[in-house]
Amino acid sequence: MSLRHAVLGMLAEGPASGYDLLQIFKDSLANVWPATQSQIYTELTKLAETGLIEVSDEGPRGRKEYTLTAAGLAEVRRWLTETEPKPVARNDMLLRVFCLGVLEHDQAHDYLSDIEDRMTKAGARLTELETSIEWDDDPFSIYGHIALEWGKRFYAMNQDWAQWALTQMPPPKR
Amino acid sequence: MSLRHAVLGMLAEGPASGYDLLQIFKDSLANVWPATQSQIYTELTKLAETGLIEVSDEGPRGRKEYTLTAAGLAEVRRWLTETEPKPVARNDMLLRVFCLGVLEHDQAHDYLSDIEDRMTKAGARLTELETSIEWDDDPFSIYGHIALEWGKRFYAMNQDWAQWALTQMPPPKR
DNA sequence: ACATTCATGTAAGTAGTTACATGATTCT
DNA sequence: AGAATCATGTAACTACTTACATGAATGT
Repeated sequence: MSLRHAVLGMLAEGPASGYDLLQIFKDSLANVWPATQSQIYTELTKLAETGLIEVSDEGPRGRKEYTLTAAGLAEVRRWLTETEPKPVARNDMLLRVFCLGVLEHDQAHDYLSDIEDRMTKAGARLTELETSIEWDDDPFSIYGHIALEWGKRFYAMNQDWAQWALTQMPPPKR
Repeated sequence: MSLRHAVLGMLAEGPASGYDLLQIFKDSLANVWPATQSQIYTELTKLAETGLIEVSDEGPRGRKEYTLTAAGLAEVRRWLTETEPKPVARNDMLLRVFCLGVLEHDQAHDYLSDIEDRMTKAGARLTELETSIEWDDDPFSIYGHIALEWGKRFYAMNQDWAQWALTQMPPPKR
């Protein structure tokens, strides 16, 4: 149940409305912890009920700005220091690799070559994103940058691997 | 809904029972597509109802061996060639990196240093696994090996990144 | 005889997705 | 006046997890 902690963690940066959080989840967290609008608003209501956050301001159009309470901050810290990160799992792309044996040689080749292409592009997109952001020297900026670097390395690794994988494919039948 | 395809994909390698599949998911697919016993049996029943697989043999202790039907094989191929792999998402470890600003410098340092350690160990475990398996030259073995190589590279990348991240941390307060 | 492994199934709960529904404010 | 953006909420569904429940066959 890490959406709860994702929301709390973002509110630790400062007060925000559901709509504000939605933008954060769309921009910074899209590749880290995807969340839908419906999920975010539901979670905010629940968090407010349990007292981990509270409505600190109300604006136009029914806007509600939430602030982390002391209990909420303590919970973020507890989560970070006393619980272990769940290992990444569910890799659709890799699952498919396991099944490539059912395809014709050429189709399997296309699949891997497509992956390589996709990863190259995804890496380039991140590099672009990196240059478009003015990086500050506050912690959120620094850790955000560290996370982005992970993405760049991840895509580079995938790209190299896909290229290598093509050289490892079984020879065409017949 | 890729569990469906994971099951179909594994049955494409040959007939298997729910119990057999459970072992495969525990051994080979644990880091690619985790699935519980309850999920697998439920999915097998549904797949049999829709005619993508069928019971091809019954053994002792109520064992039911399932075989992919022609429709099932076609579905695996369609999935592999006509649908796109979903990009990897939900990275608990990275989500936490975004939140490290709420911790004391030393605690954040410990977190990253823990990650480095964990990744080193995970990589070593995979290398061990690799040597413990007798690799064949059939497609499943080859593609399985390609997938395992991904894991090795993934952990190596994470390890390097965590090491680098430690050098990028904001200086300790005061 | 007892433990382990093989073998399946269901129920209840949590998390996540998609779709629906509404309306105020701001900008051009 | 109309479009875009801001802003929230709910309902129905799908996917996944945890726990419960049972029992046959095999190995020691």
